[in-house]
Amino acid sequence: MSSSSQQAMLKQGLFEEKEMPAAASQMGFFTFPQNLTSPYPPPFPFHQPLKPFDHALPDLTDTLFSPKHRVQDPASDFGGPQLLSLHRSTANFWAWGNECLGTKKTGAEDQLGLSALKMKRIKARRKVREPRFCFKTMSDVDVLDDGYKWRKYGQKVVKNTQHPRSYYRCTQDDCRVKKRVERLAEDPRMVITTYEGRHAHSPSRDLHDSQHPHSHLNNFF
DNA sequence: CGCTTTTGACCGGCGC
DNA sequence: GCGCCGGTCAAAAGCG
Repeated sequence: MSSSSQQAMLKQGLFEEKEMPAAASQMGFFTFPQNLTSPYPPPFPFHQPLKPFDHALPDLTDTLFSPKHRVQDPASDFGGPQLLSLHRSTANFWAWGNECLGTKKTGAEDQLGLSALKMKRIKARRKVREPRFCFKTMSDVDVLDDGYKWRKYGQKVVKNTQHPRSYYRCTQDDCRVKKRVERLAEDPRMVITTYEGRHAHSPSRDLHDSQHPHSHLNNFF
């Protein structure tokens, strides 16, 4: 990626983490550039006031644009109300490919107990990776109000960090969007939010009283 | 009572 | 092959 498109990406303030199984734990970062309550039209309908970030923060540009992170070129894929193009195609499967997604049936499966079969399905599910992207904000609250309802399903202390990482799932039936929330080790004032997948429904909370006229786009996440 | 959160256990991927 | 580590499960506890 050229440096000019990197600059454009920084201005845009968005990036998509494409399929990177090997680098899954090394997420890039996105930083809100302004002190705004609602810095962007949807898909960022946050309602908590966002403070300006400290410019003495560590430079994460290298993390974001390292060769490991194939960042989408904003010049070609951004713009207009679409904001970001996320593809839900076979490209979202991990390198194992479709054949590992449970289509193969063996005789051994019949010998497995019910719980074993359940686990098998769970494992098959784990092979699927939805599009992901993350960003960071300065916020007192960990979970930013994005209009959707989330249920916490796990919390983990990540190595070399003093703050735990929380795992959330969308409460909507048949919606498997997940998000992770953690605080930046270098600056606990910063909240890193990572979304995985896309909502196939509208936000559960009515956003009409907000200042966002593009609520029809809120189903981005 | 139903939904959410907590938390220890478990699993798979990955590096050595 | 083994151990570490991140992600998820699921039972129990909490809460309105």
